Parts: sequence; structure tokens; C-alpha cells
Amino acid sequence: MATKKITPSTGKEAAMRDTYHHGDLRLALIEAAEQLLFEQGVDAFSLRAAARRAGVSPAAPAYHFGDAAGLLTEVAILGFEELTRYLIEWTDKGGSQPIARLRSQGQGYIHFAYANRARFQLMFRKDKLRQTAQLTAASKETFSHLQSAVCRAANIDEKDIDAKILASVLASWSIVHGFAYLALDGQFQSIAGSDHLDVFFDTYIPLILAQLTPPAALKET
Amino acid sequence: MATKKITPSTGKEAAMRDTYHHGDLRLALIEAAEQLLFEQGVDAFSLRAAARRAGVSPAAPAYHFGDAAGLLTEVAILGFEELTRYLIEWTDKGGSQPIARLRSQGQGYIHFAYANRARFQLMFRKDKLRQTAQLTAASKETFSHLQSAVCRAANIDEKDIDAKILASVLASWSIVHGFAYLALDGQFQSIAGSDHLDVFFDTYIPLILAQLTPPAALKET
DNA sequence: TCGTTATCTAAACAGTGATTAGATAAGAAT
DNA sequence: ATTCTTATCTAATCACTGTTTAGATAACGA
Repeated sequence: MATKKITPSTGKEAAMRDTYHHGDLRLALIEAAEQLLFEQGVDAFSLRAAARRAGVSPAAPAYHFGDAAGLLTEVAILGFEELTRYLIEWTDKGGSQPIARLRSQGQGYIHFAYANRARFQLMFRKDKLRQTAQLTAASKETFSHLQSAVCRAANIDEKDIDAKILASVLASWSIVHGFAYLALDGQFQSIAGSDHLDVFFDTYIPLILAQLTPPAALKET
Repeated sequence: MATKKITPSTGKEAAMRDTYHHGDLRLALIEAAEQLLFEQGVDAFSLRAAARRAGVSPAAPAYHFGDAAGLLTEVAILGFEELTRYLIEWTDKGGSQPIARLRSQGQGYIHFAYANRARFQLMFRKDKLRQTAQLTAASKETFSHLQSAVCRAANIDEKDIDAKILASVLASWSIVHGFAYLALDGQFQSIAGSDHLDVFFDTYIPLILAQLTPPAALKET
């Protein structure tokens, strides 16, 4: 045999391999991509770096994912699925009152964003993703949980959704998403003193989420 | 003399020049960058393309802006200044009632985002910008208008800002920013039917902005 | 007219995403 | 066991990017 070691890249991250075939390159690349995103942010990501980390040549990812957008889309899908899990878990943490559950869900959304900075940002960077059926399915699944929580808080059947209730869903989504995005972008640093998680989660977020009111409050319009 | 024409780039966009010196390259590059952003989005921007469009060599921008982040930062500063003008104008459009003025300001924020897609996205992409004193000054100026509008809607003196009122400011900012961002990212396409401006501005936005309530509503917390 | 400074070019380097032809392996069919 | 087919990966290449460097050119003040 005498299968010589294969070291396709010169980088230090290159994983040695005894076999020509990787075994599970698809998974390895996804994990490498997630690591890179976590360590260096969305823009620092490069397909070649992911390949290096997985210990394969720069062209290897093309077979499994086509191009960079293909790989990142897989990561984004996993992100949406994880976000959905967050929402389910945190909604339950809210207890029995529908409004409290909605607010707790909002906390979950922001917690996810903080715990998955780059992945969260990637999920909402359409230019870096490929709009596959899987991706839209995953994001729709996430959205459906936002919608359910608002409907229950408003005591409205999900089949009776009209423009007003839909606006409330969009508003709820907007406020938690906007907050998470602005905070992650560092826009609150010069305003709220320190940018530490605790400050936000303990003081501001509960106050902000108090504005997640059910559409009953919209009657005055 | 016989000053031969200088055509540093081979691209078609290359502007001819009779003189070795451009004249006002700094401004020309900013305008080129804004055009590129408008036409092709944030990620498609490249420093070399901006140089080409200004009719100058790839290294020329370095003298005026240092690097790509330097040029983009200038564009972002101009963006914040324009956003501030939008807020002032739209706040006035709201009439005499402070709450109506706050809501109108929110519309202005979203209008700006729609009318300046890429520039708006750039302004909140810290990774692409250099955190200069000018930039933070411009964004702080913008923020101060958000703050003022909320304070007036809440009938509170700006000097008496506490955690609660600050949370309302962040909430107001978050909801309009989140809405603008998600809409620009196309997240509402599959939900709200068409993605046309009119639909949002006529139906959803007024409903959403109705949730921009003064902190009096927070007492219940 | 001369020195100084501001402004720009040319050339180069390392890095990127993507494409292509071809090498290698794994498994099925015979 | 041998051959065919397919899956998987490499090597080489291309056009492009941001950035740096040395040097060319012009503008300006003495």
C-alpha cells in the first residue's frame, strides 16, 4: 500500500489524512465554517479557509456545496433550526400567561443572537445565501413560532389573521431583531454605558419587551 | 505641452483625463462609491471599482482614504447626516402632537432606509467601517433626535432620562431599525405578499408604529 | 527658478472564489 | 478477480481583490 500522507494545504490548520477520501467532508466543512464564523465573524469567512481547516484542497468544497453561498446556506439553515429550538424553549420558560410567554420568547430570540453572533448575522444576509427551498422552509418554521406566540397573546385564532394581527407579528419580530442587530453592531456602546450582556438582559430588555403588547393596544388607531 | 490622455484603467467606466492630477479625487471617489453601493449593494463594492469609475489607478484612493474602510466611513458619515435630515423633516411632518411626531419620525427612518438601501446597510456594518471621531459624532447626532422625539412624546425633560426612558428610546430605535432591516433583507416577501413599498407604508407601517408608545405605557411593568 | 510638498501611477504581492482536467478510490456488475 | 461506473478529491489556472512600495508628475511657495 504505502499510502503516503496527504497534506493538500500548507496551513497549520491542515488536518492530516491517511486516506484520499475524507470520509465525511460535507459535515467537516460545515463545522469548519461554523468555527470560522464564530472566531472571525461573517466577513472574515472564506471558502478556502474552511477547506484548509477541513484539510482538503480549495476546490473540494465545490463538489458538496457548489460555491461559498452553498456552504453558508447550509450553516444558515442549521441556524434557523437552532433559533426555532430557542424560541420553543424560551416560550415555555414564560410560564402559563400568553403575554409572558411572548415576552420570554423575545428574550430567547435575543439570547440566540448573542450566543450565535456571526451565525445570526449570516442568517439575515441574503446576499451571502442561496435561496433554496430548505432555507425558506427553515425560516418560515421559525416565523411560524413568532406568529403563534403573538396570536395567543392576542387571544386570536391563527386562522383569523388579518392585517392588524400580522402587523403585530412584524412589529414583535422587528423590535427583537432590531435590538439584537443594533446591540451586536455595537450601536449601544456609547449610549448604555457598557456593552455587557448582563446590563442589557437585566435592565433594558425586560423594559423593551414590555412594549411587546398584544394588538388590543392597537384599537386606538 | 502635449499632455497625452491618461487612461489608468482599461475598464469602460474609466473617465478620461487631460491632467495628471484629478482635481477633486476625494469627492469623485466618494461619489463613485455611492454609485457603486446604489447599483450593486454593499458586498459588491470594491475599492478598485471605485477607482476605475473615478478614472484613476487602483492605488490612488490610498492617498486620500488610507484603505477601503476609510472611504466607506466617509460615505457612512454622509449617510448619518442625511438620515438626521430625514428625521428632522419627518418629525415636523407629524404636526403638533408629540406622539404623532414620534411616529412620523419613525416613518422617516424607514423611508430613508428604503431610499438608501445599501448606504443604510453600510452605516450599520461596523466591520466595514473605521470608528473615527467623525463617524461616532454623526451617529450620535442622529441618535439624539431619536431621543428627543421619545422624550417629548413622553413629556419628559431630556435631562431626566433614566433607565426606563432610555429603554423606550432603544425600543423605538429597535422597532424601526428592525423593520427596515428585515424588509430590506426580503424577509417579509413570503409573508406580506408583495414586497412593494406602498403596501408597507400604507398598511403595515402605520400599524407597527402605533406600537411606538410613550413610556407611560411601561408603568404596568 | 528651485526646492518642497501634494498627488497620482506602475508594479508587485498575497489572498480570494471559481473552473477545468485529471487522479484516486469505492462499489457494482460480470 | 477483473472491469466498469460513479463518487470524491487534487492540481493548476484564471480573473479579481486590497494593500504596499518606489517613483513619476504637478502645484506651490520662496
